[in-house]
Amino acid sequence: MSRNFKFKPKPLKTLKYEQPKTQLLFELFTIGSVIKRLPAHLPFPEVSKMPTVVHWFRLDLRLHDNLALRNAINEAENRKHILRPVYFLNPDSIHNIGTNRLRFLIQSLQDLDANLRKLNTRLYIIKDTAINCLPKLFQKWQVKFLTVQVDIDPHLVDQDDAIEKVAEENDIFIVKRVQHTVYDVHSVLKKNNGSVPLTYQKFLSLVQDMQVKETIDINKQISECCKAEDYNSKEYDVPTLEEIGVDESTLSECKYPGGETEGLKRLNVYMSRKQWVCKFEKPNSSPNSIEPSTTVLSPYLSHGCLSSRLFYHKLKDVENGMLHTQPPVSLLGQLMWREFYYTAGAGTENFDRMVGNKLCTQIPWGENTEHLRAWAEGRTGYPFVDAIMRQLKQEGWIHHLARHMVACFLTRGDLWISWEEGAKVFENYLLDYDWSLNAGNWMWLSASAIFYKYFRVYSPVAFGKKTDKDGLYIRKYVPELKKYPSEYIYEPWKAPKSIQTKAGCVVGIGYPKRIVDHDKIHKENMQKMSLAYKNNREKKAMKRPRS
DNA sequence: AGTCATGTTGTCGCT
DNA sequence: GAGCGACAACATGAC
Repeated sequence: MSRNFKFKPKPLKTLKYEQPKTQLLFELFTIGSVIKRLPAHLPFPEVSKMPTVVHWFRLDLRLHDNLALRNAINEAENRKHILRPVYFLNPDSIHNIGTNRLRFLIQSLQDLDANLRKLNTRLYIIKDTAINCLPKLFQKWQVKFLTVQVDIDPHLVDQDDAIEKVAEENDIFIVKRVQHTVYDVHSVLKKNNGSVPLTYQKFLSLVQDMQVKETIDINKQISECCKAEDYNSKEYDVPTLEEIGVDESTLSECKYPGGETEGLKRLNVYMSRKQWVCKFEKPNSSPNSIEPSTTVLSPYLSHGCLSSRLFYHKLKDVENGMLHTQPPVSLLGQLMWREFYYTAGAGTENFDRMVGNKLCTQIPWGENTEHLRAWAEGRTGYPFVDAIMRQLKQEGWIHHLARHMVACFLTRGDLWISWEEGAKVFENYLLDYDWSLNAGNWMWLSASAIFYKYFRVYSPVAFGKKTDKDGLYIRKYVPELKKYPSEYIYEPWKAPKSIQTKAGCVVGIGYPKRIVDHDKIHKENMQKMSLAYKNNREKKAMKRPRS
């Protein structure tokens, strides 16, 4: 697969395109847009009466701060063309999206459709993949203009390349907008001479003096003449969960409903707590509180229900004139971590794999299907690890430090299983799954890249006790242990048989025995890490002999 | 050029 | 009981 891993600025072509003299002209030529002039091609049968402008929604499920969408609206308005905002959802190709995330997605699409209808347009859901269907729609709808957000997930990038090719053959203008991150990651890479900043501090220094664009709003009613004749067709309605093959009765209570409306509401709730925002320090927040100790804005940011730039500006407003914490620990610092990983992901080939990934230390991970399953299903015999994995599976969100705990346990700490396996499980379960953050954080936790102090191993017994001495969190998510005395809640195997019986759960019967002995195995693993690092160093030295 | 301090988020044992 | 160094590190930038 060919991928844009080194910074290669796409040329901004000059066009001979009779633009109406509007704001659009200005918008089209601002930094971050990529516009293609494409050769003419033939018309086709069954075409719509009027030409169409399409906005292709992907990870930008919102109206606010969506410049690509506004470009589409303006173009349709100025030329009196049909406007069709579309989303491609193929029920057959959603296998790596877990049911919780699918629910979040469907809710987000419902909300998006509702918000679009307030503007006198709607969302067209196409129950197919973009690759299969967009070329046909180009002709069926007489598409002349296509707007889309720039995404960096290689799956989407590959899709883009293919679509752009087809568009080329159909004389369609494409406008791509950078609006998923605060900064244009390619500008950051360029500023760093084309290479990836490998430390957070380095990243911060690069973006320090970069301007962050103001956000925009879309709130004008769209003209009646931009409505398609199939405006009321049920064919394009947002499907129900049942229709895409999800049995809703298997899902737990919905703690984090999807959608722009929820995302904005959540943002405003937290931004109104000014003292809390200004005092926020991530490492001091608790991984095992019963209610989240952080904002849980991440699923809204990952789906684009919430604009990262809006979050940025709101945070700046709150911090303005107040004494506040600083990156990396501050709330703004959290947003910058996201930017950091996006930059690394965009600038690194094979970022989501170990082999062929320049940043990633090559480590000879083992295979153990049984252990991997036990970990994923929350039955390792370590109550804290199991509680976290069960919360993840049920609710689709766990605290960042809880992710540290279980990721360390799966990889360098205990099970010695590849971080790629863990990343796949997280991709399935997390509401806030994000391609670059997921791969980046897994490499961090497995001490494969960016973070190197592999001897800092999280103890499945000690770590949780710091913030939850009595194991209330464990009692909630591993209810079979809820009657255990606090003394044994983190290590039930140490409880005398009589106490186990009295608590109604004998280890090995009602709750699994430990699948590994942490005290022993983490020391063995550290030796393996040491060796892997040593081999890595030697390989590097071989590649770059002293001149 | 080489040295040195520094960096989101560990644990244990000793003072 | 808090604070500190040891324990199996590496990239960066200041000097």
